[in-house]
Amino acid sequence: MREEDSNWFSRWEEELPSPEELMPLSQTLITPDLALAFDIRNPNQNYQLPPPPPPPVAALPLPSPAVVQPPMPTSSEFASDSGDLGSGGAGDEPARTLKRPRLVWTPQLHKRFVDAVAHLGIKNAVPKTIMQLMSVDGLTRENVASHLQKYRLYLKRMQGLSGGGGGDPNGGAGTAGLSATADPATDHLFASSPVPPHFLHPSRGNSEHFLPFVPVPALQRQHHHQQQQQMVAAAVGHPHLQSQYHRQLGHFGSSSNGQFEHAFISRQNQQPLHRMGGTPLHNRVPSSHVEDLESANGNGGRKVLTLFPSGDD
DNA sequence: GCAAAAATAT
DNA sequence: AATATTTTTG
Repeated sequence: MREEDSNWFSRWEEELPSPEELMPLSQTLITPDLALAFDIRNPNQNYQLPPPPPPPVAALPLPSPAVVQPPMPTSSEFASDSGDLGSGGAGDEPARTLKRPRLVWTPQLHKRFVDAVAHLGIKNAVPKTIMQLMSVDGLTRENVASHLQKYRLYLKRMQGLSGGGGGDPNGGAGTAGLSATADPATDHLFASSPVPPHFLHPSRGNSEHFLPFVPVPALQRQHHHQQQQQMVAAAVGHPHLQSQYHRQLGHFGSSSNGQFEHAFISRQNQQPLHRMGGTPLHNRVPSSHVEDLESANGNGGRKVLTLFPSGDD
């Protein structure tokens, strides 16, 4: 491997979550309604997809804060279309025919995506695998596939204007800011996440070799104690979505204490139960740093993504 | 009406 | 699974 490789590899090592850090792997993507619709149990019983497959992939212990969209189909009184429910009103029937709301790829989610791809290597970086590695519940293979498509396009473009056969185009494809790679108008999302060098120059067949080990898959909360779900209004600034999300947040966070009583599903260790010897499971939640649910709102702050402070990156 | 993002179809 | 096309959203 080249120096660049080892270099970025080192970075990865640093970025590796310490046992205490990698606890918050729980990503919550689907809304309780959806969960119900899909007949998904509580995290306690945590079980949904009986994985028969042989995917040797385990949940990637990304240090990123648990954070995902609160996609909301159409709940409660928001029934604008689907002219039924004339009787009973807010009949939030656990319709299995529920179509998923639009998934929004937040920088955090994308980061996770990139990390997953990076660790998988171009070879294994296929939608299915990526999806499994990300282990973001609610995330579908199609979601990943679609995003992967765009991501590949993005990479291609990068290669194109990075100097073709160039050696080292740009050490870091820009870090959450502006980079020399392309104008900021390129892709807001993609530009926010560091692109592993390997992607830009897969010159030699050396695109596999990372983490020989896939550490602890993460743990679930210790108890049913009232824990605040870490949710984020990622849809800030989106007139349309905002309303939906707002009502959702309002719905969930309606509790006086501001805590969500709904237990979100987590597909953390839904993987084939591989007995991991005496793997010591850290059952202590780090220090659930809660992010603000509101970032920019109401006022003229149509600034999008004032997203939670990404501890990493 | 256009552009970007995500979904969906092939 | 990859790519093309369509739909949705900003």
